[in-house]
Amino acid sequence: MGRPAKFTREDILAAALEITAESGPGAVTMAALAARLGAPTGSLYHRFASRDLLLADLWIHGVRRFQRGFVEALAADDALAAALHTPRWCRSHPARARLLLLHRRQDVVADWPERLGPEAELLERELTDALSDFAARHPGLDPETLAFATVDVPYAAVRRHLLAGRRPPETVDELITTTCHALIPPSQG
Amino acid sequence: MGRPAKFTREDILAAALEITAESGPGAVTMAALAARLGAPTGSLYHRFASRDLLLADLWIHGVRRFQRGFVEALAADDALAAALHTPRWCRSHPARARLLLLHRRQDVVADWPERLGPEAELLERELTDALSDFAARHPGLDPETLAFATVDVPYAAVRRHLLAGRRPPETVDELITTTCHALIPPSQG
DNA sequence: AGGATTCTAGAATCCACATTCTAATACTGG
DNA sequence: CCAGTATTAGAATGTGGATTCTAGAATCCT
Repeated sequence: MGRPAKFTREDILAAALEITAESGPGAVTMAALAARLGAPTGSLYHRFASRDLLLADLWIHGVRRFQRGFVEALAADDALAAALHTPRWCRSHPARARLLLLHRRQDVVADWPERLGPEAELLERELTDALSDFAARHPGLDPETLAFATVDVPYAAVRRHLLAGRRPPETVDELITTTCHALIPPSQG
Repeated sequence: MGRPAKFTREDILAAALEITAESGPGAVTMAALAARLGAPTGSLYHRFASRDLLLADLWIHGVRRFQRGFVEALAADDALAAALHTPRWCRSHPARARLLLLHRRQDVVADWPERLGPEAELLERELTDALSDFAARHPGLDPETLAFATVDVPYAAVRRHLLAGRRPPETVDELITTTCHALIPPSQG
């Protein structure tokens, strides 16, 4: 059934991720992408209807992978593990981490494709649900504090290292742990 | 001497800041800026040699103002005040805060003008010096921990609110305070 | 082999923006 | 009033980059 493909969706997304890691998502022009793959631009459009759709796909894949471990840790009632998931994931997936944590969605995907709206909402709800479920199980715990301790603080701890292109050192885990313990009384987390 | 100016540098920078606050720095096109001011694009170029120079100016002004209070607090040996400077400044300068905290310099100014290189370095050194001087005065305090507590954590605390276009609520001050105390033993801060 | 189908190729088109250019204006000092 | 100058005015130019279009190639099925 048809000529064999030289460039799969995965190839293209992988190349886009590489370029992003090196020079930021703004550098992912269709021409640059084609050049890196040795492909004509036409082939890119054969797989992805538009640049936005391509980058949106890349974004969603990343969020899905990143979020899974976080949500599981919270479901297992381990807030500290959830908080430490961020630095650990940054170490195991440096390129993806740079994409997700150093840029806002809107800065990567100019306008989010309608088609993927529900997908994005689903992921977002998955996250907020995990947080509010956890909070519901721990009556003394303010949801805002929980989000701060498990999401915002780890993000902050890791950010300056990602910016510098470094892998976050082990010391950030200690900083996060100390902060978590201070914010979430052990009886609750 | 010469025709009176209708559009000063300050007018232009103010308009740029407005547009940024509403739609992000990417929306600050020379055309959009001209439209908002009711000016011809020629007048913009009469004041600023290029778009990058204009945005770089906006950025530097913002950093200078923001950083002053922070550095002063550290010089006064008050790490908590330094940490709380961020949420407070976000409340008093919401538009500027959005510009500085929601975007990286490189995302605002495509390539930083040579002319302003020294200026930027000066500001950066001012910040790192303030931090290392403080750390030097408190032998038990790890510089990395200090930066985390006074820079990264406040940034993280404020970020989700800036993203939502809200003014950071007072509760973030409490979160920051708790975290600071946990990270910096009171004997040192 | 012939037709259908799925891709590769890459040139051509289009558009948004930064930047430049040429005139026209409104002041000042003499 | 005239020359000089800083500035407004806005049209014209140029470029980077997304998208589209037209061909040509490689495979499968019958």
